[in-house]
Amino acid sequence: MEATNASGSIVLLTRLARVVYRASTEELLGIRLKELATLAYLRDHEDASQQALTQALMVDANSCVLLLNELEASGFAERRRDPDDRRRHIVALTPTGRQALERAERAQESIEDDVLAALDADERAALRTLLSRALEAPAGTSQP
Amino acid sequence: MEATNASGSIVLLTRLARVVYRASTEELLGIRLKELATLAYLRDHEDASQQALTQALMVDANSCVLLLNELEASGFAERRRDPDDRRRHIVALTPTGRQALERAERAQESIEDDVLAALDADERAALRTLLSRALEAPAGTSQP
DNA sequence: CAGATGTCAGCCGCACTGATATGA
DNA sequence: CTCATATCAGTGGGGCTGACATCT
Repeated sequence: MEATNASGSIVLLTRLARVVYRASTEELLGIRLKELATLAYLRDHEDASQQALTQALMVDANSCVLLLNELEASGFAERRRDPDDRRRHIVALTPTGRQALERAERAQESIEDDVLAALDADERAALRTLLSRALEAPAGTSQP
Repeated sequence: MEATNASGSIVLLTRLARVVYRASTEELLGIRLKELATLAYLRDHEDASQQALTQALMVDANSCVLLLNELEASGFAERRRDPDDRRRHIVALTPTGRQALERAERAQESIEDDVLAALDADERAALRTLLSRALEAPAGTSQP
């Protein structure tokens, strides 16, 4: 039952992402994983435009529109015109959305315990830090 | 350009996986990312059945069949009946497939340098180790 | 006018489900 | 007959592209 994973980080990351995706059902989270990622981003960036969302979450503009339509219909997020630039929409988390987010994040912790069962607390913290730092670099902005 | 990523590892992992997926084009790798993951697994487990593949790569049986059809058509992999259990197919990497894998992995390293630009060599090694260890645990086999 | 932002329509790869065939 | 393995057909959600509207 060994593995000798001679693969690169990219392949490993992809595989683990699939494990995570399968474990993160809407039934457990209350919302979809994409919605969770979106709401979490909105909490951390209250004044996000839709373009900022598409870049941060790595979804295309179309998917972002559909996603926000659902979130708005569920009452979890709101679109407001930016008074400084009326082309933009400022997307904001609603109180209801914050509740849904908090509920989903509790379920998420449980899923994380399961998926990362092989890692202890320190290792999970290290993993989280590495992932977070890797994401801070625009990653693709190498050649401007 | 800060972030204050208060999200959990699952969300971060998902986001980074999307970055990786977007960067890993067939144009750069020569093959698709899924094919790369499959060929890499076959190199490490020569006697893999299709069921083992579906579990390891986290794809459903149907997708696995389609994927192997393509790989076989490209001459990168072969299906052979298991003489001990003729229901099974033993999937094996061909020499041509090994070449394609090596080429893809060189491209993959370049992509990795780009995506993980914010991490130094030690941190990348640490990330790789953590991902590999997390994957070794069946992750879902908690309740047998 | 050009450029940016968001929206919509269409295509296509892909994951999931259910049914079928073969063999243990 | 049962169970396992692999395959195929049908369905649905998601990503990507191109066209369009609005605003700077």
